[in-house]
Amino acid sequence: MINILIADDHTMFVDGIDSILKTEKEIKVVGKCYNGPDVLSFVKDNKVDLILLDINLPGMTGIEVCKALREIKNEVKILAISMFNEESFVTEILNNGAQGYILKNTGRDELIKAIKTVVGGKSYFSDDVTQTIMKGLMKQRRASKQKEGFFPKISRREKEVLRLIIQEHTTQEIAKVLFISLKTVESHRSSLLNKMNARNTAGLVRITLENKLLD
Amino acid sequence: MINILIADDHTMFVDGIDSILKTEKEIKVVGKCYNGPDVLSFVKDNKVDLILLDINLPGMTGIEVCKALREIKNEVKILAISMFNEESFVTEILNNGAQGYILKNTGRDELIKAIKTVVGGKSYFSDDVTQTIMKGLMKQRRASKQKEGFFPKISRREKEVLRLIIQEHTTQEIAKVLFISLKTVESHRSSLLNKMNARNTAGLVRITLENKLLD
DNA sequence: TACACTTTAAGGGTTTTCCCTTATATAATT
DNA sequence: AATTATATAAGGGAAAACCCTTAAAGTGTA
Repeated sequence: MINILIADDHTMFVDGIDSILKTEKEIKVVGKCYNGPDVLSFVKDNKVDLILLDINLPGMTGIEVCKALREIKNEVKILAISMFNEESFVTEILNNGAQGYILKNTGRDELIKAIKTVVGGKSYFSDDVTQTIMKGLMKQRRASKQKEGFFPKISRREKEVLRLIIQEHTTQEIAKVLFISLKTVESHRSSLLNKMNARNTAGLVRITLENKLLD
Repeated sequence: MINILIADDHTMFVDGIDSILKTEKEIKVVGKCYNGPDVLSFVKDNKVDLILLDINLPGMTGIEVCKALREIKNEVKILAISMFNEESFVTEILNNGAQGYILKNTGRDELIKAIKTVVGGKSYFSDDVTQTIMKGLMKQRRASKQKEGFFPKISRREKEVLRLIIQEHTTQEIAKVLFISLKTVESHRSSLLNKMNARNTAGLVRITLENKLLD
């Protein structure tokens, strides 16, 4: 038997889901909440396997509820429900421990499939949501690719020096590690500053990390 | 009519797909390749809408083929096929411009659906693959969360100073911008070094960026 | 109110970084 | 063979960063 808590501020929607789930004998709706804080207190006092959580709750958003739940009761599964197939919402709530994300236009059969999948320990996402996430993933990849493009050729030795700088070593230490003169290291540093258009060590480190020049 | 090129080194598999696709009248298999270089030269000389690309080609892997294709003919869609539901493979090939990824145990109907979806400009992934990617995504998130967790409270003012340091400003400049004494800025810098366990500016910048302390 | 933290500031000193120029030997590329 | 890039190195000086100590005023919280 799967114990479910429905959390949404639209009563009709809550009741709609409730009646849908009534037809499934393995599923039992043990509670209904219409705002964030109620969810938290309900979960503290009752056995709940899964929460159908609207991400647009008033006062305390679903995302905040999710975050809080992770701290007080990590084992309860969360299936996020939303009107919006918005990448930022999806990533945000996945980020905070939700196992699934479905849209409000999801049909009866899919809703039940989603619940069972999540309770079974897997993740579930509506097809549309998957599409959205993937698009976001690839966009991200493309973006990071573009940034990579416009950067300078740093020689082998310079990379070694740069790596050591980022590891917080001073010029003196670098010279010792690489068995070269302090002045040589300074010369490499200077070339690095030039090539990377940095004003100082801070810039060197920032530009290197932001553009992943050492991977 | 969708023109398809099949690229896989296992002849029987290629022929199997070929016979499956023969039954679909909107799809036409225009070529079969058994290694990477052949794919590239075939695409140069023929009109191909989609390539069913095995990622484990001999010599030149599917991933390399994918990368090369992006440069010579960006418009051709790629649907990756593999025996393995391995996260690294999936992310790698998505990274290099594939629009979909299905497993070799995919059935006839799903294969055709995948082809049509990708040709239609969307992405397609087998359910198992989706599962894998999501797991990877969340693992990644958890990992970066852990790192975030163990870090220090930096005061408002210190954050301002830190931000300016990362923007390559010197102590003097920071003092002027914030209308405070140079000595005060030095004092903040010193506190930052202490709190963040950094030896110098390089460490300050690295730790800040790696742990996203300024977002 | 008292305690803790933050923000401000200073003096004085050491170490490190940065800038400029110059220079040689060794690849790599054209 | 000639040019370009790389790795090495040095001198000398200016600027910046770092260290240690001390301290007062302001903020927030128990």
